[in-house]
Amino acid sequence: MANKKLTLQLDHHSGLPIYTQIADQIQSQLVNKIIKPGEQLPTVRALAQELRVNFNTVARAYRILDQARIISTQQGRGTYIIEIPPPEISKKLRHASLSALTKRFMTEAFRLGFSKREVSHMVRTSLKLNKEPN
Amino acid sequence: MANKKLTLQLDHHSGLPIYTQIADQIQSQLVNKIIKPGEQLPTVRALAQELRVNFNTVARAYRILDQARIISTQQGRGTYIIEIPPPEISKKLRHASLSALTKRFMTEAFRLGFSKREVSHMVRTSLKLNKEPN
DNA sequence: CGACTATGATACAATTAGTACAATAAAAGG
DNA sequence: CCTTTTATTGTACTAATTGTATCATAGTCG
Repeated sequence: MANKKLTLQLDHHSGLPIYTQIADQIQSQLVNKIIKPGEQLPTVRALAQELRVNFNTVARAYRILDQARIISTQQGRGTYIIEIPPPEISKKLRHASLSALTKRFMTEAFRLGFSKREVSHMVRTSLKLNKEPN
Repeated sequence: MANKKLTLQLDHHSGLPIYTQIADQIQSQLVNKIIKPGEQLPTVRALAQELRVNFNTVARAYRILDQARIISTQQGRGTYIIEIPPPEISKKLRHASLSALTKRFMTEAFRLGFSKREVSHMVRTSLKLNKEPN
């Protein structure tokens, strides 16, 4: 039942803690509508086994999302995406999602040896060339 | 696994600080492909014990390599050789690689419905908060 | 001496893992 | 049906392993 597989990609030497990566990616998949409100997430143990990490690490990620009111963890029952994300949560979630995406981008850029200047310059250039609305 | 022993040769009377010798030799072993990107280095304590030095000395060597973007040290997790192929890629390739990375980032951001303004603002904020050198 | 540097000792913080427990649901027995 | 038992699920607490920060010590060189 409804255990969409939630394919997460962990990078064990990316500098970001595993629990952060899990939380970020679940959040991102929600914003991306890959998972939807009301859906049940895998149990801490199931996801942990799939990702080959300790289930407490998954639990920690879930706790973060729970505190952010994105999911609801219920002892003995499971973990579910919050049904109706309140508007202020949505706003927060939106912001957090962009923040996480940006952080990943920068971590990767720095990992490739680029400097802040270079990143900043490239972003400006790229934004200028882009045809998106402001 | 993969705790290749990292046989380093220290000379306590060479005039060169221990931490310099450690850092230099690790770097040299990387250049000589004795150790490879992605690999985990011994923990500061393990290497310290092997070399009969204080683990702070190893930590200092690691910090130097970390700042030089050769390794990535992660509190609570360990120390890893940076993944990148850090050879002197040509300027053009370098530029292209950052460009591609940036484009992917923006495509994703726009797909999630963020505006140029939002992206720009988040990038600035994120750059400001980041501890990277310029 | 006095300042500087390398190294060591100690306490701390972050991440992950281990173990026992509590809440809920499902199954079994009557 | 109702109660009891069992399985499943998240929680709490603790321990182990890692790097970090701070200060002390010892040597070196002016």
